[in-house]
Amino acid sequence: MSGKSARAAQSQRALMGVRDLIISGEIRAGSRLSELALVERLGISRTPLRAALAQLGQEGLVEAIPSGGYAVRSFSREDVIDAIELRGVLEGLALRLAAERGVAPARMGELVRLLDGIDEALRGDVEDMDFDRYVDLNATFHEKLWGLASQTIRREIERVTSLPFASPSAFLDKQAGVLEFRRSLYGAQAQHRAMVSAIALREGTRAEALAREHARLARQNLEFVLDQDRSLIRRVPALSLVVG
Amino acid sequence: MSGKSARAAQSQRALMGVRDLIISGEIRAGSRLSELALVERLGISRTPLRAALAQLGQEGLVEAIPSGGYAVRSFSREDVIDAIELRGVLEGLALRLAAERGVAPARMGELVRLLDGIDEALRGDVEDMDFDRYVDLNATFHEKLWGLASQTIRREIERVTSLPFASPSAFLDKQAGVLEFRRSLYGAQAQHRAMVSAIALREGTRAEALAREHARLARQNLEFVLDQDRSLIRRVPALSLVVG
DNA sequence: TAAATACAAGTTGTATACATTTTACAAGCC
DNA sequence: GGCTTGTAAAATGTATACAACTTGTATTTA
Repeated sequence: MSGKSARAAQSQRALMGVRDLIISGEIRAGSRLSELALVERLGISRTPLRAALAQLGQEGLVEAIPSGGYAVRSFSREDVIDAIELRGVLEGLALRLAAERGVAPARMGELVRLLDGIDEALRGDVEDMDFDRYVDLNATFHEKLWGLASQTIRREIERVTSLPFASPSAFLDKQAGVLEFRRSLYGAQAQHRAMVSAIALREGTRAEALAREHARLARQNLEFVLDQDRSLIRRVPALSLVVG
Repeated sequence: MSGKSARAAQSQRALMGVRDLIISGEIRAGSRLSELALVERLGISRTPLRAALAQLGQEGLVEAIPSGGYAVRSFSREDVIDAIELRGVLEGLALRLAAERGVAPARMGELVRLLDGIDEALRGDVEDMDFDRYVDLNATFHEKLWGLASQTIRREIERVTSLPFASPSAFLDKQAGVLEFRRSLYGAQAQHRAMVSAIALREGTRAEALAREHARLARQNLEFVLDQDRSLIRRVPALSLVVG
């Protein structure tokens, strides 16, 4: 990609490959991961594969079996809700500390510009809106926003967000028509504006509360989907690991 | 130990060995970790060593160098404070969710019994008190307390706590005489009681606030030590990685 | 003299061979 | 008939050999 050398190319391939196999549902939750089978399937050797499995274990997508090896982790409803709450708390902390310590005007301007771009992408009819551009800009905005925090906190946010269902964008799919995403999107935009404003005014406590509320909305959406019948749930690949 | 088989013995040895070398200060912050040197020093092969380095990278104790390999991470004052704050919000979340969902009386009783044991260990004169027993019971209490949360949250708490300076116990050393630990210990005990009480009464918000305050105390202690001259700082091995 | 380049040594990433453990299956025993 | 035990196969953990890249140094050239 950017500055990343092609040094650890195989490890990256292994990581993405296994993650895709799990999220897409090709390997079911709870089933054991055979190293030899994965090696054959991904066309790499065992060493980088094992590195990838170890990292996925740290991320929480797979779990180590006491007797050896790994299995795809399955998530209960409680696990899923906790991951969302976790994200809210972490993002809240990131914003509170950023607000307390202050943020350079240049970075604030960057955030506002991104929000303007998102508004622009959302403009127009539902059918005509630039959905892909929205998703892209939204992701960039979040990166920059949590990027205001220190490395220590950013790392945790990224880790939690790597769980497939922890990110709200996992439920935004125009084609699949999952959720009434229009209202959800506008609501999220309003919250984004409020968060940036709170940081600019250096109101740390308010910024933190807003971030939590932001996650709360995501939690409600998630619980709504989980309460539906399986046909709706199946439209969200991120939920293939959730049992019950 | 308990049910853990000796299957991954070398990996465990590598993990503990490297961690000790870093925390003890034998390998300085910022310096590069040579795999061959570590292999020779620890008497293992490169494969389990690399697994250990990867995990330490996830924990945040070492960081990957873009051109390859790892270096011991150095922590700024901000990093250290953020880790404490992080611990506070994570533990707060754990307690809030536990209080909201309720905890079985048996587990609550277990916690109270541990607190009684800690009180007993603290009884008597400063010189006579059973310091080791206090440290042991205190660790068990914290394990049980955060154990009330789901696996997802517990994992994060354990990860953050693994940073050498993130745990308050890193600053409790009777021999070294770091901090006026007596007052600190009694204060922590009072907070522990209040947290357990809040959970029992199912007051989630209060439990969360108490956990945060608990971490706040740790942050104050930490900042106090950091503001002292190097001679005091050197008495706390956990701070060998902190620059400035 | 300073900069650039080529070369060499050292280091990491990858692949694979080996050893130990787990596990499944079948035969034997109570 | 059910349980235990022994053996074989399979899978994981470990060690090491190999290859590619990085980096420091020395030599050459402008």
